[in-house]
Amino acid sequence: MQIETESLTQLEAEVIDIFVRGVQLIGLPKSIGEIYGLLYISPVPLSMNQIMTKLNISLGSASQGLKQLRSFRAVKIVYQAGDRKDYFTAETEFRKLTVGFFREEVFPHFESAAERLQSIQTQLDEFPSEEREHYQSRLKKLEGWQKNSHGLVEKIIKFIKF
Amino acid sequence: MQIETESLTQLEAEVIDIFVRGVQLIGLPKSIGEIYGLLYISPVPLSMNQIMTKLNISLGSASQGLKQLRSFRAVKIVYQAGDRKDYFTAETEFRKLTVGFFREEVFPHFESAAERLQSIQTQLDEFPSEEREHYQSRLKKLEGWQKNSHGLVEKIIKFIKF
DNA sequence: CAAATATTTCATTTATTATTGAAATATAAT
DNA sequence: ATTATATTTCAATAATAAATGAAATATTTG
Repeated sequence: MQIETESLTQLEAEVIDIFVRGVQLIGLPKSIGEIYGLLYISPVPLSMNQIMTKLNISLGSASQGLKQLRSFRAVKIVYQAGDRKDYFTAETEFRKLTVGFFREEVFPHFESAAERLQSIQTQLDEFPSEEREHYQSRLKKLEGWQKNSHGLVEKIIKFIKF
Repeated sequence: MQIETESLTQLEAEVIDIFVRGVQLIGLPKSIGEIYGLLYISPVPLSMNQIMTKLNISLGSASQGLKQLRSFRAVKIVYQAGDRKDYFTAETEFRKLTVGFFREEVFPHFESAAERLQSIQTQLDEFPSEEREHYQSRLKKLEGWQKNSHGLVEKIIKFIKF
């Protein structure tokens, strides 16, 4: 039986708190921030079991949280020789993190919007000309927005990459 | 008694749906998207009562939603001569919207983070040198992130402004 | 200044989202 | 192949956030 630090040090707790606030700002669950924060500050890779124990979260949360974090490459698995457990470590490169997040969480939402707008435009014929002109101009503007934000996100990614 | 369109046209419903998805992406409640979407597509300013009726939402939602939307200048009040009700209209300039949003919803969160990091650093003395070095380097990196993202948001705002 | 109307606030309810934990699945050791 | 261990999945529960609506407040009109 191994002697382990089972609860968080003050330092760990405070760092984790920063990440929890951070992920909540971008709309991700607290547990994601906890797991990432713990791995971020940890000098060594941690197993899922250690993560559960230290953070006092359930198996399911740990597993799902790690899965999501891996999905945008915020954590990596490190294979530890002579141990069948997976060990996890945080990706600490800011640019890799943010790029992964944009690719997985933000971009997909842009895809459909353009088509949807197109399809709405077909309904315009039904309106008398004055109304139609108003609607047309608003929809055009909206199309512009959609293109702008898509372009902006691409620029951001380029900027982050360097 | 005035005859009013009480339910949404298909066009309105579809435009609103786009905005609902949009605001949900940035973590705002659905009702915010509904109200904004309705005002965005409406050719004329609408009263709170009209908004409630058309969207079938409560007084409280309408009032609070409009309040929040005004807080980042996404809607404006238009005074209608000879009518004591307030009438609302959407700010359709993309740049004004996004700048308002960043200023009200994003920036405030950056403020505290730096101080918090500072205060954490004071705890480092307690650790033996090897550990301390690791923690120190991670905290430094985190400080870098914080500055980077702050800078990035400022760049984004500049870009949007033109 | 009273009555009528409009708006805000906020405690309660409702809806949504995150977390749990037990069962199913996968993987590794004997 | 059997047992032991690790991980994933997912239905149920708990926690959180949003929406409601009645009461309080503010504003306008006669």
